[in-house]
Amino acid sequence: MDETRRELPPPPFQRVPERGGRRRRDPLTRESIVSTALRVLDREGLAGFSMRRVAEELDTGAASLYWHVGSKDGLLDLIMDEVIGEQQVPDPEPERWQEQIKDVARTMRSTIRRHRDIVEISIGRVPMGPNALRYTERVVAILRAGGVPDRLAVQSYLLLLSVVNGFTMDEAGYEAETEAGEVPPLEEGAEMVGDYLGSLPADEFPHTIEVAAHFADADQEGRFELLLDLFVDGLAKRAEEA
Amino acid sequence: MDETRRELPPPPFQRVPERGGRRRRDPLTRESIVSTALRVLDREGLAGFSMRRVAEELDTGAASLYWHVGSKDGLLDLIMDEVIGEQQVPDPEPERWQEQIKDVARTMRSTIRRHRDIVEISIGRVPMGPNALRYTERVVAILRAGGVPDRLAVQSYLLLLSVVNGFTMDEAGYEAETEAGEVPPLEEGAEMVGDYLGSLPADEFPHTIEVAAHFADADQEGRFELLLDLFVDGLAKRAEEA
DNA sequence: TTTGAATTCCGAACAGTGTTCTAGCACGAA
DNA sequence: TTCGTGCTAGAACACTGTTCGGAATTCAAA
Repeated sequence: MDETRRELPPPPFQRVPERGGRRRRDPLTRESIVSTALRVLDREGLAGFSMRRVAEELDTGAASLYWHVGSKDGLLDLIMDEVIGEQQVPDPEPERWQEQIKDVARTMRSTIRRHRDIVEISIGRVPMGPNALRYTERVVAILRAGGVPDRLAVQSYLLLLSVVNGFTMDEAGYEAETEAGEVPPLEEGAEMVGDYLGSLPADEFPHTIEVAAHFADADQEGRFELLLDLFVDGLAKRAEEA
Repeated sequence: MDETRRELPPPPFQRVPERGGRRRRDPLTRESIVSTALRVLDREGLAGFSMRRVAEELDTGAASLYWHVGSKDGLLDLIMDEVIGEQQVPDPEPERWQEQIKDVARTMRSTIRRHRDIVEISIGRVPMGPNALRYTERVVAILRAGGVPDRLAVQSYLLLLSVVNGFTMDEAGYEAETEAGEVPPLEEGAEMVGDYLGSLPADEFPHTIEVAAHFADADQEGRFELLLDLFVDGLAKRAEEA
């Protein structure tokens, strides 16, 4: 596991091909592997994602990938950074920092949702690739521009990552309930949940039954915005106090 | 995958042994399988967790487990519910509801940390086992007793689950950086992270460098309490307004 | 008591996995 | 030409989740 992560000499990061080799018309590169791997992951899901499957897509054998990415785990690290790199973080506008932070979170959520199963991959990983670093830099810039003290800025940045990740993770869970091909997401499953909760024995679950209807209409959007409000409002208040 | 979940007639949940069978001196039961499986999981981690490994621990073959738990996925569902069942939720004391909710979250965090890799397992799963239902009932009871309106109670309950899960997930990540046997957790890894961030090129990462020290002393405890404060304060405010 | 069905157990096999080993190819430099 | 380095891959290893079919055990009815 995870030899790549250890091998990477910190900043340069890329293994530059130097002199010749048994070339193919379309030689393998780290980049081409990562981007096809991400494509495979999005199409087949994490369960269907294997080194052989990725290799097949590149018309080669699984063994060839190992020279470039070290291990499956290393490849997943790279995929992670690639996905982080998709997110654009705006330049700081100090008087709008609260809305900007919310936008950062919204972008993060939609990016995660665009790449199914990416949340699973992010789990044991501390993202430290070049894109992750740039991302950190720009988000911290917004917080500091808004007057959030350094320590609180770091704490809340880390918190924001966890919290949005956690939210989207659960969301992905509800959606995964319906199998791959089907589309009718979220609503139907949630309704069944509500019905089920409503049918519980009344003596043991009085509260659950009374609020079952609210479990039924799982207003994810509203819940996410509630989270952002709680987070940013509280943060702004604490930033002022300091 | 996941036949068990579909097969389970909702409430009864348990497959009761009825008439005879090829018994062993210590017959397999769903309970015994789940509890040894949880033990194996805690000891070996999710990567080392396999049906064969669990079966071995029970002096049997992997195939035998399938009659009781349907699939590996089904077994993981059961493990999930078992872990939820470990958590005690106090009876509502309306005037202390905010502190009670924080305690619920703290208990949740420590339970997750006691069972390594449980967070990974929770990911695509909507917990609906008997213990999960009881848990929901009692937490919702506290919120309603505190005067939180029904809809907001449900939203914030779901949010609380996601958010604590997410927080602990990241935490687990940092700890997993150091390999199984070693103990020196958290602090050392975080220090290296801080050093690394401090050594970045100054022109591209001005903010990151200036706050690198705060990344270094990863005050998880403080960050978790910050999260709880943000969450409960904001919730209380919104509950009052309504 | 014998029979028959229901239930529980499990060895063997299948298709698939991540990874390593090894041999080989192709090119630039000596 | 020869050499070494960078790169490509086939084959094999140990492992995975799961299914199959049969064997063992028990209880209810005959």
